[in-house]
Amino acid sequence: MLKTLVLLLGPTGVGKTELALRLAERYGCPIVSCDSRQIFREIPIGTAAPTTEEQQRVKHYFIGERSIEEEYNAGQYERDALELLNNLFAKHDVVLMTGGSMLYADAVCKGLDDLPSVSSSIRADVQREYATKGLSWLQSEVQRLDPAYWGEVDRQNPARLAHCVELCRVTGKPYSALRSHTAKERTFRIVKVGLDRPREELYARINERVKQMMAAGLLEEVKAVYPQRALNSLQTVGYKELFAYMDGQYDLERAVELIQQNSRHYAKRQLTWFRRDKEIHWLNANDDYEKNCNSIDDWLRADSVQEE
RNA sequence: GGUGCCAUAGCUCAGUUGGUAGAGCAAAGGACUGAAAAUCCUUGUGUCACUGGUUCGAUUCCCGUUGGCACCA
Repeated sequence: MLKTLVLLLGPTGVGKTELALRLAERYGCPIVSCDSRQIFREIPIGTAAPTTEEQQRVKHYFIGERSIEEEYNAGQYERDALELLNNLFAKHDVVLMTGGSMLYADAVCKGLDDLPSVSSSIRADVQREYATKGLSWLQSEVQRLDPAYWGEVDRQNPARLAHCVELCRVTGKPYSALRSHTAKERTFRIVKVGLDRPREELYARINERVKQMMAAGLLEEVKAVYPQRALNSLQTVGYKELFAYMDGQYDLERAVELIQQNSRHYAKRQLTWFRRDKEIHWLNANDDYEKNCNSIDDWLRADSVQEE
């Protein structure tokens, strides 16, 4: 039988965790997390990671498995997830994956191109030159090293330009030549399910959840990792704002407002990404559970007929 | 009760020496291949509180009404 990955996507705060638990229990399968921040064990509160109780209900993977000190990224996740899925499909016909990290989900579904890793010294060199010479330096470097990429890149975006320069330096080739723009084949089929709800409601839930995180001790969690604040894993909503509060940039009330706002912005970006993906079947979080289960069952059947 | 000030975008406000208006924030839309909870791009029509007057023309000046704030009783 063809193995199936059910991928439950949706913006932060929409209610993925609870629905995923019920679906996993229904299918008798574990949950594979697709979340670039819940994978770190030091920051469970601010990332709304599944609780110990929830993890006792259903076996979870990629929750709290890494330290914030470890380098982790979408390419590593693709390799880890494919290996795990290969093992899980030996025992399960259906496996549930859930999370909101768009690029991580795409890495699993379509694959990323095989790029070399960038050493921290090269990254630091590029950052230092950018810091002293500014955006125009990055722009002229990309023009010089990779004219093709210059023609398509977002030229105001230092992160993209810097990444291109890094890879050109590592490989000695234009970054764009390393990009294939073709999706990789997978040995399992993928049924994408998106969970959404009215915007106003989503934002109200996000705002409320931030308050709950504060009540649950988010500030203490942030204080504990303050010394490591420069790590990429801590460039995260909830942490960067409270670091700034600790530095005296604004008061606690303002920090909480900013966490709420940045979470809303994040949710909006997720929705923009998901909207473009026409493979996603959408569910309304307000519909009752039985109805949503029936919809998913229909999609599982329809997609399997299509495959044959 | 009296006097003064204020009423413009979801919010805070600017402005039009009378020719129907613009910033910041919020918000919305978009991009996205190893930092992705990251990093970027685009978007400002609103009975200028309401009624009447002056005027070719009023959001702008004047009368009144309503609401808010301050001071005096």
